Amino acid sequence: MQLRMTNQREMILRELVKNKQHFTADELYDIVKKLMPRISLATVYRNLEILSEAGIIGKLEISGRQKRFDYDPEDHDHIYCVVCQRVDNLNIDRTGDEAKRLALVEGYAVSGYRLEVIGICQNCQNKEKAKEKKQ
Amino acid sequence: MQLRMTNQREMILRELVKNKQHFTADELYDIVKKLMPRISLATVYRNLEILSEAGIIGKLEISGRQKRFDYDPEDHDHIYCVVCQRVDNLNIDRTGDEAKRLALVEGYAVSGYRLEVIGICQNCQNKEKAKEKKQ
DNA sequence: CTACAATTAGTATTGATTATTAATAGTAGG
DNA sequence: CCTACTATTAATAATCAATACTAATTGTAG
Ligand SMILES: [Mn+2]
Ligand SMILES: [Mn+2]
Ligand SMILES: [Zn+2]
Ligand SMILES: [Zn+2]
Repeated sequence: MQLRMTNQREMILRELVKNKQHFTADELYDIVKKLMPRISLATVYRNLEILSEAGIIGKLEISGRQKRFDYDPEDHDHIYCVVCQRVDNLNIDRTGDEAKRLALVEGYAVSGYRLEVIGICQNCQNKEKAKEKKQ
Repeated sequence: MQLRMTNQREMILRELVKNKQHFTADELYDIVKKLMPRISLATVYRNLEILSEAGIIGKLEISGRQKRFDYDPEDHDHIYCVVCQRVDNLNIDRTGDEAKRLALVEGYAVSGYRLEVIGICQNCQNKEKAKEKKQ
């Protein structure tokens, strides 16, 4: 019942980990397709799902966006750019969770939380500044 | 250029505020349809979008879920039930934002954040307990 | 009134994701 | 090496929330 490491699965995992980015399924599909031209997009979706289910990678379901997959399966938070959709890790300590404590007041059994910080990345800030100068 | 309050728009807003819940567009459509049988689902979607754009209601884009709309447009956080999808408000102070401070380290210009606490609501906990007893 | 702009109902389309299916490949025994 | 079985795949169809389109209707300002 353990997962078999097929060529496709291995390739998908390797490229995700190697690039250390938070890819969407189709971004990763484009990368893997170059190395394995006959691979199907559905295979990428299926294996990303399986790998995240197995705890080998992480899945980021960012509000109102395409799903992204994370080379790091450990719990951590993210910041994302509203301009270019780039996603980066945040290293915020997750031990003293005020959120969890407060939630208990509502009668919920809390299992976790997700923190998404929203902003504009350095790159996009620079581009915007360059544009302003032109005007 | 200000927004016209059409019958449909007014009805959608009234029912959202009256029920004080975090409805999806189609949940609200079902409610409004009873009072206004000829209304179109697209009209509900369109007006919810317009109303949230105007800052009259809030929009909740919860990770990997259908969008929900909030009778309260003020910034606040939410907890949601993984079993029944119910969404409730959290009243966590949003003034001392460690998240924003840390994010600056990464070079981002931070505009806000979203905190989603995940758990099981009282109701669903009770149902699960009842089930366990039966076995 | 008249002309123009905004809105609507109804429907089609989009886009991400999941499901289906027939073909292929890996595996464990004999 | 065979055989039977299971997992996986490529390709494609289906799903589903959300948005776009379009012709008809309604509100508004002169
Ligand atoms: Mn990450
Ligand atoms: Mn709320
Ligand atoms: Zn950016
Ligand atoms: Zn519940």
